[in-house]
Amino acid sequence: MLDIRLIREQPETVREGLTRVGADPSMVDQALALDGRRRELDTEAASLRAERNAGSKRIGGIKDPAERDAYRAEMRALGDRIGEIEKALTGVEEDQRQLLLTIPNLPLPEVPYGVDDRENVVVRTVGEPRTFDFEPKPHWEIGAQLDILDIERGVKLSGSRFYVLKGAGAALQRALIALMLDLHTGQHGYTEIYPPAVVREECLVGTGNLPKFGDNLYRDIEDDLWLAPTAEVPVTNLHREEILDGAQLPIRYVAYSPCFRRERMSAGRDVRGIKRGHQFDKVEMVKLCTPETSREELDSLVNDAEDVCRALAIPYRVVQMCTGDLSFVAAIKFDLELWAPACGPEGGEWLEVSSCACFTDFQARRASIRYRPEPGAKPAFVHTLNGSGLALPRTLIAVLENYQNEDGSVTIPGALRPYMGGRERITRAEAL
RNA sequence: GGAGAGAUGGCUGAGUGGUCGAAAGCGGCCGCCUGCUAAGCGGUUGUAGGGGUGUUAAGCCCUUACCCCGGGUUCGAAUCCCGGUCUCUCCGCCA
Repeated sequence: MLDIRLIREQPETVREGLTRVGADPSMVDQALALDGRRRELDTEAASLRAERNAGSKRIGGIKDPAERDAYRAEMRALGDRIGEIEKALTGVEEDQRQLLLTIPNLPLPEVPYGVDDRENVVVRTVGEPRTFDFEPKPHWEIGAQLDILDIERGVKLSGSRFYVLKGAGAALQRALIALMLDLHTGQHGYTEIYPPAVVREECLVGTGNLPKFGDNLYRDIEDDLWLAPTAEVPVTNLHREEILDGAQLPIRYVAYSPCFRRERMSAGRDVRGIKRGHQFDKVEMVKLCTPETSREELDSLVNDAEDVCRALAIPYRVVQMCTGDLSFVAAIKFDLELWAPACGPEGGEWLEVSSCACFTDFQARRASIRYRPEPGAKPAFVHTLNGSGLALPRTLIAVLENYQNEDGSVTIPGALRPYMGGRERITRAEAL
């Protein structure tokens, strides 16, 4: 949510920002109209209430019964009038809130301009894609032959976009999760969190998934709860409606969690393999920090995520989103993409395994997450950031496809071996 | 699922139609004192909106709202009434 004062005082800046991300700048004018009306009603209601408060205090002092009754009637009429104005005010306030909840965040000035994902900028590419002296197979073939990935039975259980990991496949995913958590907690200073996978509506409003993107979420109508599409939601909301001590910032959390997405908007996309499922696991990093440090915290966040790619020794690249490809909430965003040699339409493909973004105070304002810069100082909104570290299915794809051997076996990356009982390979025999 | 209790400021915890944004204590902050020092004294200390002054600053002034949420009664509600939500305790069930 943008600060209404920013819209009021620098409308042109906001219009420019909205235009840069491809949003409708006239939302600024709608917001200003509502804001003007809101303040008008607020001022009027406040002054009438002041009048009534003063009047009510005097009532006890009036001796003459007739005079007192008349005065009472007067106050009652005043009260009715206040009631009407308050009703109008409540309506305008709600309209304004709803509008503000649908206005996207503004991009940082450094974000390159672009209309859509074709104008994203590759910042750096690390590692050389392996050259194969045989035809590399896509992961769904590798997984089926090793009997570690069962897509058909996943569909039987739960429908399309579900799958089952079996034997060494399940163990490999578990090893990846453990590696990531150990790396981020042990070397990068994150505190591990195990959050609920099911959250209240306010949490999703806080992170910006609602009200605009509810169609990508699973919902339990009976208890009015939602399945979290990412650990970002519960973890960012840990400090919702709190005022943190400035001295405890930055806060860095890392959480492993299942994620649930309807993917209705992606019908027909990425249908083969396990690249895009309704349920997947992810290790997610979340940071809360002061506005002064958020930019450098983003760089270190990206680096922390890259560390996983480096540990796995798989080629990857860092891509900066242009203004047109920022999410609704992000002010600046970098994606990490792992190389997968065989699962794309024409062979090799870069797989998005992490989105690292700074949301400035956009989420913090929605979720009311504040901090006190100094003892006794006024509370201010924190900046929030998050990034995957990493998303499991696609990382699994990259491991299987990059480390496959001609005989159909898969070599286990060195960093994962301690988590798999020292094993070096997954073969058909071992999987069974 | 059954029964009961409760929801007040950063925390603990009073309050009961107006003089209550709310006692007291703790914690925080500022200052003072001090050869009894893991102490003492004094002051101060919630959040948000609007208006005014000010350089669209800091600061200051005025005002309104907020004692879980939403309605109602009343000239006036933290306080009374109704509805809801949440939390806790006990019983049952259960990984």
